[in-house]
Parts: sequence; structure tokens; C-alpha cells
Amino acid sequence: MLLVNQIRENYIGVLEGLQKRNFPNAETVLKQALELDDLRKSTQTQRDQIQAESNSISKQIGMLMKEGKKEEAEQAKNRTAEIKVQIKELEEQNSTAEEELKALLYTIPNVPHSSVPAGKSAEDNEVVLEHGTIPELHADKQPHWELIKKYDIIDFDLGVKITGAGFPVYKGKGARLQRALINFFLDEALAAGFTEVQPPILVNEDSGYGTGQLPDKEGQMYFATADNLYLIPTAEVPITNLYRDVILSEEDLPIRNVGYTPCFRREAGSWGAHVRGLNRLHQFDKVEIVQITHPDKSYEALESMSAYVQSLLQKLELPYRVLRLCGGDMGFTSALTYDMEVFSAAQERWLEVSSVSNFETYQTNRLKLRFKGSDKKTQLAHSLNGSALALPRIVAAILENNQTPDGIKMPKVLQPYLGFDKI
RNA sequence: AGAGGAGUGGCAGAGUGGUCGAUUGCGGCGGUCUUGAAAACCGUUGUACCGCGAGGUACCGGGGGUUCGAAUCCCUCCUCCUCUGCCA
Repeated sequence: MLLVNQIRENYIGVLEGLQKRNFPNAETVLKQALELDDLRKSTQTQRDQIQAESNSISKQIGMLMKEGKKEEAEQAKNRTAEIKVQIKELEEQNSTAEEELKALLYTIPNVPHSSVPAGKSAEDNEVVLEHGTIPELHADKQPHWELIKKYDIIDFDLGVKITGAGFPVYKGKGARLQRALINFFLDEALAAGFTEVQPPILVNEDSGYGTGQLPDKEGQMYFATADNLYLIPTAEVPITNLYRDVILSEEDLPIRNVGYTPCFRREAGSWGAHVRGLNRLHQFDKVEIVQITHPDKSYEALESMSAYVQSLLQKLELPYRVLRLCGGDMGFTSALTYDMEVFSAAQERWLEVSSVSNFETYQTNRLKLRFKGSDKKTQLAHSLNGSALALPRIVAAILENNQTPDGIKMPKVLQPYLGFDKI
């Protein structure tokens, strides 16, 4: 969430940023936040003063009791009765103001970076670059949802039987392709200097709030009611929360982690014509990279993460493009997001396979993720993450783009992992 | 899952109702001494909020309560340890 001081000190900048996102009633909301903060401060000042008085009376009573002056002590007690009532009242006002402020701040999205284009929807995203050539396929080309049946490598019906729609079963070479991609992505990340972590895939409520899935996207996560745990929608949640309530030292930065996890998304109400087959699932696999950086270095880190993700796509020989998301299409918590899309030659459309974002202090403020610099001051770090990569659409693109009448060719880099070169 | 025990500052570990943000040791930082280092000695050593400042308030696993006053008493939740049970 935004810092109140950020709103106070850079009111115009924050306001303009929110307008770039088409955030409704930005001005009203920001003013309300400042008012609630003022109320929070003034009630705390009063409360603290009265509390100080109460504390000193209590000390006096202690002294009097020790000296055996019981009557005087009793008198002093009478005075505290009144104070107690006042403290309780002020305390309530203070905590109400604080809670309302927090609730309000939760509803305000991050302020976009200056380079983020204005815009309302995906159509206004800026194409930063395109890479690779779109393959010319034979006349009988098929979309991946036909190919997986033809070669019997991914079975949606079987998934329906044991779980439900959107939970495919990978079989034979399909399963091996999944495993090869996961290992390839992890090995590449290790070579690029990331540290591998294997986090839990169920998280508690605090973690959900820490990275911003709660309260914003509550309905999108599966929830284990008996234990109050959420199934993670992305490894970003557990990996970033590793550093919740942590004060790092400056030399620990940057922290660069990579993790593979399955991801679970309810995707309530988001099914439509373009989400057949692997395009949208309730459970899918993803390798995620997460960085915690010094505030001065986060955009540098973002560029390097973008370059890293592109290197994966290049090695997989997939044609891709990079988008800079516009204000209206960007995620709630992000300040700048690059989407990587691969071209799916049978569907003849671009598929998002990665999203690389800088959250600046939006997450770290919630997480209380700080670092202590050489000046011994603690300040919020910046957090970033990106998919590197999400499997299903990569699989879709590999299957579709590499199909031939004699089978589906596997990218060279995967062959050592696969143990075969063709499906 | 049941029974018992325990959770205190970076770590170890005192403190069982009042002057305790908390004895002490280790570690860290600064200094004295030294050519330098070690040792010794001296000093210092958390976080957040409020306040222009002096300073104040809060925090002893989390939350709630009793009391003029809680690290200390009560309730509740969480976590860890031991034993029993179950189990990959």
C-alpha cells in the first residue's frame, strides 16, 4: 500500500499517477486519507499525554504505598478513574482512525512509473519490441487442444474426472515436457545468479495481505477453510513473504530468489472464447523469480529481469514481443510491468507467458520489509518479481509452432532434459 | 490428536505485581593502550508512532482481561520441546 507520507509529500504526483490508471475519485480518496491520518495523529498525541499523566500517578501511588501513606494513595486512585475513561475513548478514536486509514489505503493502487503510458485496456499497451519470426505452418495445422489429444500427452477429461475443469493430467511425453521445462528454467535461473527456494504452497492470511492478494483478490484464491490457509496463486506470495517483518542490511541486497511451484487460481467468472485448452487453468506450473533491491537499483533490476526472461524465450526459439503495460491494464500493486507474449501460430494470437513487475515500496510497506544502510537508517526496500516462466502457454506455443506432419519437434535446449527430440 | 513443559532485546539467559525497555554474559559498534593486532579497560548498542523541540507513548510469541500500576496474575489463540498415538 501507499505510504501516507508519499501522498502528503507528493500529492500532485500521486494524484496524476492514479488518474493515469483511471482510478475513480482519486482526489476524494487521497484527501480522505490525509484527513484520517491527521485524526490518527491528533488522537494519539492526546492519548499519549494523558497516558503519561496516568503513568506518573501510578508511580506516585507505588511510592506512597511503600511509605505506608494509604490515604494519600487512595486519593490518587480516585483521580485515575476519570483518566481511564478518557484514555479508553481516545484509544477507540485513534484505533478507528488507524483502521479506517488502512482500509482506505488498501483500496488505492500503486502509483505508476512515469514511463507507464496512459490507457484503459490491453489495447493501449505499448509494444516495446518484437523478436523472432512467426513460423509458417502446414495447411493442416492444429491448435494445441487438438494436438494434445492426437498425441495423447495432456488429458483434460481425466482431470475433470478426478478434480474438475481446468485441472489437466499430463501423460507420457507431456509429463516429461513439464518436468524438462521446470528443470530448464530452474537451471537457467541458477546460472543467472538466483538462489533456489522451495516454499510452501499454502499460505496464511498475513502472507496474502503482505503481497497484496488480500483483500483485493480474495475470491481468486482457493481457501482451505478448516485451517484458514490459501492455496498460492503464484510463488510470488510465499517467496516475497519470506522477507516479511525483516530488516536486512544493505549488503544483503539485492536478494534474488527463484522458485518452482504449482499455482492455483479460481479464475471465477473469467472464462470465455479465448481460454480453451492450456490458455487458462485452475492449476498450472510456474517458475518465479523474485528480487528485493535497494530503491536506487530497482529499475535496473527490472530491466535485467526482462532481459533474462527474454533470453529464455530466445533459447526456446519462440517468437515473442514485450509490452509495457498501460495504466489501465497494469496490476493493482505494480508501478511498472512488462508482459512477455509468445506467438501461438495455430491460434494466431499472442499469449502472455510472463509478467515482470517492479512494486517499488508498495509491497514492502505492507510487508515491513526494510534494510539498514551504512547511515544506520532503516528504509523500505523495493520488491520485484516475474514469471520465468509460466508453463502452460509455453507448452501451447511449443506444440503449435513446432508441429510438422511427422510430429512435434522439441527445442534443442530441452532435448537433454527430455531424452527425446520429437513428440 | 492426547498429556506435560516452554516462548524475554542479534544470541544466550535473569527477572513472578510498582522506580523494568528490562540484571548479566556473548556478539556488534566507537574509543584508550599498541608499529599493527590480540588481550585488557572505558563507552555505546532494538523497533514503531506522536511532538518544531525538550521529550512522550507503545512493544517481554499474538489478541483480550484483572489492577491506580502487568514481562510478572487470568482467559484465548499460535509456535516450539518431551512423552503417548497416528503417519509419508
